[in-house]
Amino acid sequence: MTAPTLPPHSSPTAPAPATDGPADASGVPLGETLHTQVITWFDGNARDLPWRRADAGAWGVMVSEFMLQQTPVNRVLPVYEQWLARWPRPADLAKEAPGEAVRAWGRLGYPRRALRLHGAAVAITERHGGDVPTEHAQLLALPGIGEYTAAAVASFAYGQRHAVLDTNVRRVLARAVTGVQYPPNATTAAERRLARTLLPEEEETAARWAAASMELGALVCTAKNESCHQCPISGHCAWRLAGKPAHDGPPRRGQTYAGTDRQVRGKLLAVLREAHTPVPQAMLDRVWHEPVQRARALDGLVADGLVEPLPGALYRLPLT
DNA sequence: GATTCGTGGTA
DNA sequence: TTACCAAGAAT
Repeated sequence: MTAPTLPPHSSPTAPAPATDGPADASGVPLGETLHTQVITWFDGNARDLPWRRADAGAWGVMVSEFMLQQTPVNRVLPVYEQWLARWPRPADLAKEAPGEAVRAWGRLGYPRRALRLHGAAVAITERHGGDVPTEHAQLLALPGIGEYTAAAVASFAYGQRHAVLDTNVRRVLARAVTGVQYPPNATTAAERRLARTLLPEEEETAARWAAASMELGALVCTAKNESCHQCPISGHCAWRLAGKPAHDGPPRRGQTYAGTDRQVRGKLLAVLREAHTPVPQAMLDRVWHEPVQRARALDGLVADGLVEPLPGALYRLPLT
């Protein structure tokens, strides 16, 4: 049997709608084939993650999405459980000091997310009666929620039809449809167009497709050491059919860490997370030898609202 | 659009 | 060991 091919990425025009696109050998529209195969695979291979359970609720989905921004699932799991147990509703978190959110964030990294999640909980309590809003635009207006997270919450929590373009889905589409190993560094208009084009018409199917294509990227179509032998769409993956050509163009920016302000900020905040009384500057001075960078990092934390300076050269996590 | 923002696991 | 990577957002 001949493997059906997806529309070439070099096509100057937008791909045809999913239900009206090219057909495979059996005459089934290709988009539907793709959806069916990936969703069927998902039915048998989806991980049992707590935020996917029926009782997670929109708040659980939202908390998980904040934590999963740039942080692996395995590291999120224990912290997620603690957060939901301690703050089962947005209003529970909203009445806490923001510093408590930062402390409970632990070592997930990018602690501004904790501050933004707290801010989002406050906004939800004040503006939405304590319920995570259902509209994409309302979600987008909350602190810490961007294009991806708004679509993810609306899709996963409320079953709506949105193009959910995270790094996993972008990689799956780059390979399966466009025929390249990696997507561009930043999300492009062409990627959004493609994702919208491939979105199933039916709302429930679209939401299922979003979760399934993301899971495929996370478990099978991984950045390195992809497992094409267990991929449900390997038979019509443009990248694989092209012989899996290596990524050309500029290497994707490595993120050096040692010696950066980020590392210093991390060390400073680690001290403050552990302390339950205001910390003297002298104690913070011990985390980094270079005074100029140390001061810059501390100032940055204060400017970001992650640290509250007190009279007498004392510092703590923010109470307000 | 390019940068900045943590942390830890893996090859 | 260095380099890359992990469900992005804000500026």
